[in-house]
Amino acid sequence: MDSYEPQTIETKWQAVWERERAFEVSNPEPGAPRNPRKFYMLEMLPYPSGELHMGHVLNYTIGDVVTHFRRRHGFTVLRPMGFDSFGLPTENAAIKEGGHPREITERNIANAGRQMRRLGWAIDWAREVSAHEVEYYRWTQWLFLKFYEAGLAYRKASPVNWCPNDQTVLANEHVVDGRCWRCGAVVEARNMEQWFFKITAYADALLNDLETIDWPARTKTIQRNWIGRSEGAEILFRVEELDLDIPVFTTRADTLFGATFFVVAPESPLVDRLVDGTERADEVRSYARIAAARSTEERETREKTGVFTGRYATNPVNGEQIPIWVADYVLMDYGTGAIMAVPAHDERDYEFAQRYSLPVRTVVAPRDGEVPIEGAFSEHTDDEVLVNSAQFTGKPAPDAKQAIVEWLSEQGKGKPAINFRLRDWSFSRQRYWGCPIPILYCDTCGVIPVPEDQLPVVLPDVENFRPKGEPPLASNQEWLWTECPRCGGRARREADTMDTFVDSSWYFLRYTDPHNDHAPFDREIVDYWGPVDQYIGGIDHAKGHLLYSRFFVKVLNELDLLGFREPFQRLFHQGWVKQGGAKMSKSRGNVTGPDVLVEAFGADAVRLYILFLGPADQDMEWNEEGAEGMVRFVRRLWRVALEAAERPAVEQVPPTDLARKAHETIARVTDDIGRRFVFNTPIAAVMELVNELSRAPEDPAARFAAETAVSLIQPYAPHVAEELWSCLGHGRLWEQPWPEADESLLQRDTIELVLQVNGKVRDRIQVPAGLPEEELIARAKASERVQAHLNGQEPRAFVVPDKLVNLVV
RNA sequence: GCCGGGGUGGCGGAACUGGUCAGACGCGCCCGGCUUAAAACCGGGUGCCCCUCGCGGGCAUGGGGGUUCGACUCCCUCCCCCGGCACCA
Repeated sequence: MDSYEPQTIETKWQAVWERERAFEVSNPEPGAPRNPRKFYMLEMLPYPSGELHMGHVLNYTIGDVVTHFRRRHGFTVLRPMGFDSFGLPTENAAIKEGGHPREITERNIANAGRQMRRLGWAIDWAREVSAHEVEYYRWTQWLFLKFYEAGLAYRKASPVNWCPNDQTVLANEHVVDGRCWRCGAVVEARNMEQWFFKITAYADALLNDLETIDWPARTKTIQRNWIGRSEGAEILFRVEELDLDIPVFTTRADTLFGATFFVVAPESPLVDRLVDGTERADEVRSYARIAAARSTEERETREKTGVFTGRYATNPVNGEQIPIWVADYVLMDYGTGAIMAVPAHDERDYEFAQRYSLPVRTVVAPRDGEVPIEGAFSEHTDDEVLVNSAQFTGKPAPDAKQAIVEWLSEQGKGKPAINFRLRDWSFSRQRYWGCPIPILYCDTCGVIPVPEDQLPVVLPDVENFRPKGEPPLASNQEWLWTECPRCGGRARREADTMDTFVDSSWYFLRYTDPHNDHAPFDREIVDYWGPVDQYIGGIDHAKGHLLYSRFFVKVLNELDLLGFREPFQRLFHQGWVKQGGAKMSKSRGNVTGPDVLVEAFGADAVRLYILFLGPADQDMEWNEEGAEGMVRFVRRLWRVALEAAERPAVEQVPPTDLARKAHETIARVTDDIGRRFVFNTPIAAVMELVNELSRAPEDPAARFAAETAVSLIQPYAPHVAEELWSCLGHGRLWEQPWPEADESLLQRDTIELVLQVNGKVRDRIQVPAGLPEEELIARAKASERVQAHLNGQEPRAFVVPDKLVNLVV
């Protein structure tokens, strides 16, 4: 008997799969009917950072199990792979170590591909795409143009995080405690022209359509909170001297009579208008400038500050003149950038009023006449009524909310309104390694999109990737200046590149038709495969990638480029693989790569082990100790299967205990993977079967048990399973139908009945299955051990048929 | 502060809709076999406590309380750990 040599059989079968293109699927012929057995399996694409880590191994092994499981259930499974290959880390590596980002990227992709093949994942490699390839990003640019034409991509000045040392804009997540994550310089707030996608236009659709997709509740909650829809009203406050109506958004119109002052955000253009020409102008402007320049980080932590403008606004409900302040606790980018302040019923307004000695007036109080405590804020206004509120006094708060808005609405001073916290997506980056934005600036014609037939705008080479006050692309003068397609004059190219999240917002669509060179994808083909049936990836993308992709698909749907409205029908988040309590990542330097493990244990054992470590959706601590145990299991399977292969095959599998165990295992594994979507317990189930088989090698059902174990473990350990399957005299296990449990064998003739007295187990007896309750009770009472605890009393009985009888005295 | 996830043996974890003395499966550890020896492999044991050592009794799923014939599972309350969000009017 040959011993188990993982390297040999893994190389062997990987070569077979590659030669036979075992996991490639073809696209439908034009006009082909929809395939109800299609299954689009996708895991989030990796960033090619050099080496895969165990988090990747977990992610793609789960996907691989699902892929095999579905394939063997008769589904046509599309399971592609690609690389999110633009982005800052590679650019930084190029700056630090020299070399071109493209070279580094392609080297890393080659290495990741090698590692993926070595793990034996069932990937359709014919569809591989990478974001940095011209054939890919020309279509990213094409899609940008479609968004631009539809008015969904636009340019505007906006405050950004600016690192004065690195001379670049930083994303919020790269600002740590107000400093640049890379160089530690204090980040400044700057106002710069940026490109935005109008994702806010889809806020309602993004919110409502969450109902239509099968996603984890917590992910939906994150998106709901991020979109942040709130219903309220827009109310006009008039500044009589300036003939100016300032709108404010509020969710508490019921507290309008309690507004004692008014606040405008420091960045608001209103500041200038309010103080222009007044004696306070200098003071207010200088406060506003300093406050606006402070980072968000700083503004959140420091105490609220503000300054009085000298102006007053009229409260529309009572004509009262209330002072207008400029204060840093009001945000420009939420609502209208101005608020009515009701210190009695809003904690922030209260804090501010305390600090600047502004009046506090209670207008909502508990129904029972109890006096509200100043400075205590209750969200439960349902039982409260209005006080000090003219004709609305005495009205329940929720009714008053509506009544006041209606009343103001009649006078043209207010209306119901809905506000979102979601902001438009800023996607321009002042970096080199990204997709160029196909836009030109012409002195005479203005902003001109690059005509479709001039795509792609190829990413040019530059001398230095490090930004020097302007984006790196601007340093290549030859590239930068071109001809205006409209007037033929000189035009300057947009030198910013796109955020990599743009690339990853549509990659799953490109996979369906990856070699199309006249469109990003064919409508019929994308509709055949799409949407993704099962998506797997980290929850860290909940409000980034997972929201952006939904937005993209909705827009593309409305542009008639595809026929569905959601990209990912079902979503699963794998947990983090941690090391030393921290998430594995290259920047932390705590990465364990698969190479050494595959070398030591074989790909099959590594795949089994990462899934056996714990529930796939929970974080797990990486620990190499137990990996040896998986090798032990595979060796044991190897031994017992080869032993069973020596035994003659039988027509009819005899219904022995072992055969029954095999069928039970089929049922468990199928239910666990198919319905429960859990991946650790099926391995334990097959281990039990193998253990039982090794204890009964002479059992007439031994061969059947071995075949069952091999067949069930195939999605996890495809190489050894394939090898053993052929030793058992069969071929191509990866194409075999998934085994089915024989229901009749699952029924036991006799069952073990548990007998409890007062909820404590006192005996267990063998009884025929399917006995009526009275009979079970009678048998329970007949038990000597039970009688010993009954003390001759007549018990009440609770029966779980075929399982348990509980006698209570 | 708010929201979410979690707390089960020395360790990772099982127990799926409350129902077979909770602890499957694996790691580790202990004992034994094989061996000159070790590794590998094979067999057995392994929650805690008490004991008249019996296929005996009791206690155990972060703490406390409750519902139920019966609770790891449901409810209340408290403690701890891990994430995410955080002046959103």
